Amino acid sequence: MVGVSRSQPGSPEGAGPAASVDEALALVRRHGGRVTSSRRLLLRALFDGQRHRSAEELAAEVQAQAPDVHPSTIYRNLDELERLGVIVHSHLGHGPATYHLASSAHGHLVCEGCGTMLEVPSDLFGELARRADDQFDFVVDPHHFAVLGRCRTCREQEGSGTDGG
Amino acid sequence: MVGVSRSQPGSPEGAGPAASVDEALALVRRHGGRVTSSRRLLLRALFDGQRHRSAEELAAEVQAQAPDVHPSTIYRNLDELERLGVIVHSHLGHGPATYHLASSAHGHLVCEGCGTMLEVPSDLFGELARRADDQFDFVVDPHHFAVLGRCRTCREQEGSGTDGG
DNA sequence: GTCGATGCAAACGTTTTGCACACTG
DNA sequence: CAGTGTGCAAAACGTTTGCATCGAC
Repeated sequence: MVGVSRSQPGSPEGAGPAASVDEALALVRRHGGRVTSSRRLLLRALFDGQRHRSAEELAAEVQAQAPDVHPSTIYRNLDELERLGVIVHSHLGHGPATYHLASSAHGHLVCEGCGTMLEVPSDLFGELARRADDQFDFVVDPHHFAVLGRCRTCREQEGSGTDGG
Repeated sequence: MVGVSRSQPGSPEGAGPAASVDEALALVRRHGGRVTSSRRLLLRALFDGQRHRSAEELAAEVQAQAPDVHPSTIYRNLDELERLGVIVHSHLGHGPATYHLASSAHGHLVCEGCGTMLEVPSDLFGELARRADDQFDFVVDPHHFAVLGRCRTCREQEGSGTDGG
């Protein structure tokens, strides 16, 4: 058991990012899924303000419109949406996974001090990706994890004297 | 609440990596801690086979010698050892955190397909680190997270026909 | 003797699962 | 009607915490 895979980068499903709620819903239908209100509501939440949100936050947004929707339904739908390539999730340090549209894929820099998260262009990982591929036959997926470190503010607050080596 | 910090890279504690169990123990004592058998056993496990191990695995190793040692003790000791700079932990995708000696710090490439983990020189992150610092005032800690992606074997098994686009 | 560490059990937060019922198509 | 999705409750998983006791120095 590895438990590390959930979605395939490269979308062998043939699905891919959807540009709207309806497009995503059509994709779901295409794959034998059904259009339910939970699903539509979740997609609306996802398309509506493309910030990262945890399953819990998304659940709250959905529940604002339909209080009966259970968190487990959110997780199940999130999972399927990811399988279809509509969304991706990333791990931002210690907290819960966050989800966002696949079309707005980007890298993440998370400060270990204050938790601030910076969205950065995948571009930033270009050199790393090249070298990982080159030296290790490993194709980096820059959207699925956060790069941890220290923002300037936190560094200044702490390291007044500790010059790294 | 951010919940992302646990250890400070750069060790403002003045502590740092220890070269042996005894050295680490001395460090613990220096900081007002006491030398207990759980602690010694845990350190032995850590120094003995420097692979990454989860708290649970380390607990199992310690318990092989002292069955009474409780997992919570492992977590507490792991935490303190990390605070002292003796060990570091990293998040390898979805699984539990893994711990290893600070002296053997390196980066991690984890395959989303098969879970294989590659230990890579921190060197690999040089360019990323430089650019993150340069463009975002962000100092990368290359040891605290895993870079997720796809190893060659998994790519070949899947992508036979799916040419990205 | 003092203060820190430990065992235990229980709680925590996030996510998954089994099941019967409701709904979509 | 067939089959998928849902709510619910409970469990799984990794980790943390309160507390009384035990142990190191």
